[in-house]
Amino acid sequence: MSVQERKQRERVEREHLIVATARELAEQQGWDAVTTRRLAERIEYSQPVLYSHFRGKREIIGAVALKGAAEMAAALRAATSASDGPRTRVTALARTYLEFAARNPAVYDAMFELDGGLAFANEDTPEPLKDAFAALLETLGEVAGDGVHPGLFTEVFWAALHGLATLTRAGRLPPEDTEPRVELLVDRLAMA
Amino acid sequence: MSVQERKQRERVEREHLIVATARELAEQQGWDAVTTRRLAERIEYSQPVLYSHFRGKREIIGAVALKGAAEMAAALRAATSASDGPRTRVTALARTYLEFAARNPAVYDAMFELDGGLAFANEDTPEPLKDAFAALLETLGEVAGDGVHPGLFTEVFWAALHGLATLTRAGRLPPEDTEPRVELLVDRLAMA
DNA sequence: TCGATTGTCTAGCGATGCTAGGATCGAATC
DNA sequence: GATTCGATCCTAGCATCGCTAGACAATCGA
Repeated sequence: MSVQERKQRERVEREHLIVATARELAEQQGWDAVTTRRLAERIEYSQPVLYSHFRGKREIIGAVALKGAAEMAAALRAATSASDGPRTRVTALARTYLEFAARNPAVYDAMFELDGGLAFANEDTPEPLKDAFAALLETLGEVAGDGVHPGLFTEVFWAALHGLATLTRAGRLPPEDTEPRVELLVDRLAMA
Repeated sequence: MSVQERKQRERVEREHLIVATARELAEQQGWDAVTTRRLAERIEYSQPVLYSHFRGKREIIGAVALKGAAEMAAALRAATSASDGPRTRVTALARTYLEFAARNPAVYDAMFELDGGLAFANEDTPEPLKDAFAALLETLGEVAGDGVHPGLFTEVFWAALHGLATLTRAGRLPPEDTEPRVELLVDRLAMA
């Protein structure tokens, strides 16, 4: 059995290598540069090996997205748990979210801009994605205000953050004014 | 001169045909289906003709985006000018924006999701884009609130709308609750 | 009427995602 | 220890993509 276990382990390691390499390449040169050939070359295997792990490029993007979602959830929780008071937590959450998007643009793209073949907003949604939303909900639910459904409030706040993140990164919004935008958003939306 | 004028006119017409056909094809089957071959076939010319009008596919996307921006600006102004009172105008603006995005997904993608090679947030920004932002500013500037820069407020409100539009269309947000989301957004952000 | 210019098309290049089919290597059996 | 057999991996290739060179034809000016 031990031989098979070793093989199994190596397969898992190689899969992680593929995902990590795809992410690295995407962050360095953009997702357009992540071709199956280049990716195969970097992991020092041939192209078809990729297809023994993933159905195709989409699934690789999806795997990067899931990893990113887990990291983002952790980052958000770390930031909020280090803050006192609902209002402070929300500000920390917003800043952390935008910083994550700015520092990991390729991962953020995999999560929200590209098609990673993932399900959303239904029961088939993978756990890391639901958990990332849960991380938002934990902090934002506190400041939804009376009579406002916490989930709905979280959706709206999240959408605003997402809009700021994408428009800024795409050059649609000048990046200098990020901080006052966050302050305005928190001031107006959060009831605390 | 008249012959040259006719030719010039025909060229302009063909250029419009290219842009309209690209848009139509994109709305019908998505931008992935808009290949230079298919597009050429639909306009009943060969591929290279496209390149005598545009540098490449990017510029075609950009042309669709500019047309879309002009239409959106017109739709927003039509909606707001039919409303009385700042608050009502903002609600109408938000609904119209989201409806435009939902009804013209390919055009919205061309404007904000895809790379159309357009400049943003600087002096090289094409007129239709600046005008679309101006249309937002006209209505939103009224409800920025005391001491808040109207441009900054517009950016934040716009980002929120953009986030709602993209997340909803990508299946990240269930579409049923769009209306309460808009109400919440306007309630909290607009000072009127 | 003839040469030049303009316009269009055919054909092809390199690169993409993905796959079929053969080679190779290791594990299990006699 | 030799041999079979199955899993694993790679070479080679397909269809399609955006884009372009060069041939060809139509039109214009002289």
